[in-house]
Amino acid sequence: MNNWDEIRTAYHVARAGTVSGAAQELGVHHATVIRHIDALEAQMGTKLFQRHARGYTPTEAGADLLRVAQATDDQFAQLAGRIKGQGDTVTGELVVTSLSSFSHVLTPILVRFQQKHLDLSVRYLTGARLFRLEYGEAHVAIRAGSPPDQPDNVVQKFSTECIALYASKDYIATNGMPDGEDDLGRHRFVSYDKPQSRAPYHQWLKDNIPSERVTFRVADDRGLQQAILAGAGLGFMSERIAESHTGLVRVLPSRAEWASPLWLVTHVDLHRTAKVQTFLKFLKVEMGIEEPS
Amino acid sequence: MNNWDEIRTAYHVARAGTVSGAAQELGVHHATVIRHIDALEAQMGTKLFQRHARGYTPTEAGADLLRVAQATDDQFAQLAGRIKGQGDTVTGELVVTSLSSFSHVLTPILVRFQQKHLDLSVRYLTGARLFRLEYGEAHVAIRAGSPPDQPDNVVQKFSTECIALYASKDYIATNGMPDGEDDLGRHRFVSYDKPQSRAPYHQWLKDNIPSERVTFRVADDRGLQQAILAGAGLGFMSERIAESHTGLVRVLPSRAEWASPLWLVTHVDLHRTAKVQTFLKFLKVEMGIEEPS
DNA sequence: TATTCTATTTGCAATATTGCACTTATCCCC
DNA sequence: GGGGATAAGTGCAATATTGCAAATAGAATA
Repeated sequence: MNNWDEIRTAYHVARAGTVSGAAQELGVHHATVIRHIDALEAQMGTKLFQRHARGYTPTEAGADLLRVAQATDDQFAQLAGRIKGQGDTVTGELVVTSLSSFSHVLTPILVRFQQKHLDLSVRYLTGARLFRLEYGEAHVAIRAGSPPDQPDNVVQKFSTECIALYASKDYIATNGMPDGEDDLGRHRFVSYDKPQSRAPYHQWLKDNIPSERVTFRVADDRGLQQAILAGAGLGFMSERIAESHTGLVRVLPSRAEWASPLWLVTHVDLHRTAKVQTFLKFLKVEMGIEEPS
Repeated sequence: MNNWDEIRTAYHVARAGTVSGAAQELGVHHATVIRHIDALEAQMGTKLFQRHARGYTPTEAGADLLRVAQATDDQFAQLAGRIKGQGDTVTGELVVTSLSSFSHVLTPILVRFQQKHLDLSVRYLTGARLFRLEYGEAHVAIRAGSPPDQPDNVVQKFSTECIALYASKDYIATNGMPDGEDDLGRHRFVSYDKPQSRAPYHQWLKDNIPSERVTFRVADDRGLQQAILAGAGLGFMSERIAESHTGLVRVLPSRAEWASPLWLVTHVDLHRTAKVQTFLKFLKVEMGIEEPS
């Protein structure tokens, strides 16, 4: 049974009782209605209506169709209501993805957002692989580094993470506080294992610190933090993250050349929805970028 | 939400995941599919799919549509199955109408037919007004008199009721048996009140019996029977009906000129269905017109 | 019984839909 | 990193659908 529009036409005929009435309801010509019915009956091999001068009377098959199509019409009307309203409300699921290193900042914000919009359920994806907005895997992504230039992505500058050089209090107690940048050469460093890291501070490290001084290498951001906290050496860390840990000492203050810009990325198809817009606004206010409206 | 075909298209896209796949399923060009989706999304004001090079991924709205349309597809498939099968089975309702005077013959036949087809329920309409096949009021009608010439009716000769002149035994005991047709003038007669009756025997009565001899007039067929049985006078009755009553005496045997032809009438839209055909066959066999196949 | 009215039906022109060919973009595999 | 493959968009022509108007037919009303 293909051609649902013909079923819809037949439904209106069964309801109105006349071809003309159905045509008026549907906003099409009478002739169109007749042709739809004829086509449908030919396809079914059964008469759906008995024709007479006063209109069309449904046969049993027609009455059956009427019931089914009635239900379908209701379903579609409800669907349309849901879908049309959906773009204007903050309900359903909000999927956000970011680097896992950013979770300690984002998680409390997401929790507050969820508490403000109780009909919403939040999914926060932080994983090894990049969750792709193009595949509908997330509504909003927070990306670091160079601005993403995916064609269907709406990219906004979010904030710039201030990166500084830290060490644990234990490490400083043992090895002493470096006396300026020139004194760094005698210290141990913690860095990423993967050489292709594009983080600007990582680049700076490669350029300014001999590789033999990097005595502890980690796979990811989380490992880096733990290594620094455990006193493995000096390492770069976001000031925002470092503030939330007590056992850390800032060895060198943040520099612009180390800073990693953060980008707020949404898919163009979802960017205009109230859910995404509301969340973006909330996020910016929480981060102190925008004023609450 | 008009245009159900576009919903169907969107449904196939959501299922297939790609426009091309959906186009193949639907047997149309992928350009058509894209246009349907675009039109639907424009109408909804919301994106139903996120477009990317590997295909279309449903948004929440699209997923919602998928669920509803899936159910709709199932419903329509079932409907099609029912309707297509409906023409080939003897199920549902069989509506038969006839003159009430014929009910004593038809009722037992209908009962046997129902017992033979247990999925069938029978409605037997006998009323003052004519039930019209054109309005779908009945599947089969048994009509008397001149052949009906409604354009959409399929008319078959059914049988000819043999009409004879009867009186009750009581009446004969009181008034004596008429000695041939010439002796009828001294007897009382029972007939219809309405002068426009077209029954041939009624016409014969008007032509051959003085109206003052018609001393009992009735409104309908049933009244006629009861009046004859009660001894009101001589009256015409179907031999088939008279045989089922004991207290009757045949005064004159049936004549061709009195006979009233019976017609089996069906609406052209229903005539070919198995239900109607099966019943017609059964009816003819029961009446001894046709041999059982 | 005649008449008017409403509703279906059908041929033909206008229109919207569809299909085709080509372009563009992304992914997979080498 | 490069080439082949797959899938989505887009202008233009073919086609099917639709609308229009006139014809037809049955029903209600007087």
